[in-house]
Amino acid sequence: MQPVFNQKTYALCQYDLESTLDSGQTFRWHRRADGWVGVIEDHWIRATQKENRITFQTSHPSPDWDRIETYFQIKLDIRSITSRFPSDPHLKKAVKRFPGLRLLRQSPWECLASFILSSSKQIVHIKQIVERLSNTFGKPLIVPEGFESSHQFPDAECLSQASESDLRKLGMGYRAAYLRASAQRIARGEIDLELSKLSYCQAKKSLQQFPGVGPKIADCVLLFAFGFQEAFPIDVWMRRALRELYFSNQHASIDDLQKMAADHFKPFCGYAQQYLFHATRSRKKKNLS
DNA sequence: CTCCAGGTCCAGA
DNA sequence: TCTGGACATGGA
Repeated sequence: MQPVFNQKTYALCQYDLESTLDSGQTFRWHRRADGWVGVIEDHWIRATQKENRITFQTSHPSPDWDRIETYFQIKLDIRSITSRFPSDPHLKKAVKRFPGLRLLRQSPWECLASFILSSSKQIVHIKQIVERLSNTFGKPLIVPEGFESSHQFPDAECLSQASESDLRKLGMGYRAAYLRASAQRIARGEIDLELSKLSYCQAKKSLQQFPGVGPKIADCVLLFAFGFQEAFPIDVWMRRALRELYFSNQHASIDDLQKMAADHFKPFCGYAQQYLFHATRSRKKKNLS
């Protein structure tokens, strides 16, 4: 039986699908044919962009278009944010280069679990591990003919029952214990992910209760799943970039960087971080090739 | 072979 | 409070 196939097209100003899906905030999208294929909760999705028109296709029998619009932040006018960035040559350059870069609004558990797996790993590896994890433990999704099979990201209940050695077989190394323990904390109801009504500080404290979650991963989840604009994740790339661009390569602790960013980039630190991160990483990629 | 990757945790000063 | 090393794995 041929799966039902639904689609919607949006005309959007300044939306760069490629940069958005390939800027290290999500690990579930893959370049396929002339577009991108990925999963949002229980929806298999293909997204294609032609100039300012983006089309989403899904094999889900009754698609939740609201969820899809929220995930992609369709209704956000990005200029309302970039126009309020500080006057800053580095940030301006990044915005000019990637004017349609967006932040997504991902599912909290998938985002948390993925970033627990991200520590000290390259993005390409994280993608591989997340894919293996989904294929091994997630529910299979309906996929149109001609596309490879696809699975939902496994929920916390499911992963809490996986053994550490089964998780390690997927190549996640020492992160297996963190993932399993974090899944158990949720499955037992010890920590929950209803953070949207908390303040940034409260939400961050709550997230850092999960094993394997420190300030950086907490900020990633706060930004990529909840949209807290106070969040400014500082990884090795951002640390180098901030020291070089704003501290003339002088010694500065993570805390110094964090304080500078909070003050300098407010009120949209989160978005500023994403532009700087993507621009820095793209520059490096270009130099390598 | 060596180095490094969207870090966190723990021990020792 | 601050810093160094351990922790796994795979690609460059």
